[in-house]
Amino acid sequence: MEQRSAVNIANSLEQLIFDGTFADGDRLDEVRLAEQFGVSRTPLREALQRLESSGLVTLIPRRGAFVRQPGPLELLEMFEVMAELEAVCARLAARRMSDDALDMLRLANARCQAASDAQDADLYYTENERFHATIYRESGNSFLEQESLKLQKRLRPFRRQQLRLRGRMPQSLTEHEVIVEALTAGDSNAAANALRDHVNVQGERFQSLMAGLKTAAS
Amino acid sequence: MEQRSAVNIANSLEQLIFDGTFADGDRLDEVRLAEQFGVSRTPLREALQRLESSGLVTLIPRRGAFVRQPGPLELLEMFEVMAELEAVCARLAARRMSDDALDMLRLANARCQAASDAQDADLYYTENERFHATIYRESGNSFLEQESLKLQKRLRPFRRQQLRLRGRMPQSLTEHEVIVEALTAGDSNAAANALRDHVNVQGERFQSLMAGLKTAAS
DNA sequence: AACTAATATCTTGTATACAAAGTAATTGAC
DNA sequence: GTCAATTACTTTGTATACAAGATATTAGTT
Repeated sequence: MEQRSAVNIANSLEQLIFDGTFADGDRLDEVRLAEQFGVSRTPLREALQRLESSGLVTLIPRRGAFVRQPGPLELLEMFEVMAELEAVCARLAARRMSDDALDMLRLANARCQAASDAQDADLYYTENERFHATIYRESGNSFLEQESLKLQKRLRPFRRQQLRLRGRMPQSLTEHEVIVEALTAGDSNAAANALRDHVNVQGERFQSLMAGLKTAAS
Repeated sequence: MEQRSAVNIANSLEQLIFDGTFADGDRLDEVRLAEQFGVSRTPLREALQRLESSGLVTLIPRRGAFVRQPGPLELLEMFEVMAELEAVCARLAARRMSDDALDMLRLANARCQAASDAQDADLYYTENERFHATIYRESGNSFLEQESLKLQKRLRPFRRQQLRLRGRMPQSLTEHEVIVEALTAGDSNAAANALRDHVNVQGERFQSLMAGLKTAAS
């Protein structure tokens, strides 16, 4: 375990925000949370500061900490950036990737296939993340890798639900194969486009979901 | 002024790290800095936490805070990501940019021209940043805009010195014009490539600078 | 003289205490 | 009865106090 409880608390709070225990706009009471975690206000405040800089919480001076879930517009923007970031990873990876790494990627995709065959959405989700993370890594740029992982993590709660839409897993798999082919051929433009489209599908699905909600609400 | 001194202190420390007052690896003593800023350790620690999450400082548990300047490799990686991020901005802006915004961009470039004519590297630097920031904004994706601005800010101290290399300002200007043309034509691929190359020049210059240092040291 | 072990000192991490700003409630006037 | 103002009560921001881990120093042994 960590030695500084602030990091632990920050991670725990992050999880609680992700899984919806704390909804958007909720105020995070320092004293309540402090006794809930069994610590004093000092480490808890440090945790809140951390969450603020990762964008999960807004700190209003003299007012408190408030959960800040991105709205539909911001989410669309984040999905767009994710798609472009991954396209960049693919573009770089197409030129830099080794044969061994390509084998690893094929293995990751085989695991996705197995999860899809088993109709296991959770497993597919995990293996799919590994597939993508492999491409981040093979961009050969660890700064880019870290940034991609950060955004992937941030979008995780919103991606998760979409995989359960029927027909998405097989479709995702065929898209993966196109990506692997482009990377194998070393065709950076094709790889970038394939990966961008692949990720953009999620953004579009999300968009139509939002549009549906809007229509329903009006 | 801000109400929470932690943010002020964080900004001040950031500046001190940027301008080289604190070098890479320096330990930031909490009590010393606290009395230097005239506050207690509590807000200062919060400032250090902020700096850690923006990557300027490493916090080693029970050991302290250490200035963390990116090494040559990491800087190259960051330059590469900056180039790709800006390329994405250009690609999106090419499709989304309004005529008014194009005029603003031309104006920004005219100011760069004026600074170049006056041989004013500092002014050129400022106007150049505005030119680039305009493209970020015109990507129409404010999340992307913010991320680009963040990285731009982080690379600022390393870019600054390079503009003083002779011949760089005129070259930069002609590159700007290619970018403006591509954006005017709405050619997203051309705009992306032009901006990527434009930023990559700095990365390459930096690389040769590093290589020179390495050779000199051996 | 060099290495190890024990102790002393320093520094970080956490809790508590206090002060100022903000919010809610109660009282008073119209 | 409603609105405003003053007062009481939270809650945040900061300082100080304390505890535990890390570093430095000194003493002892080989």
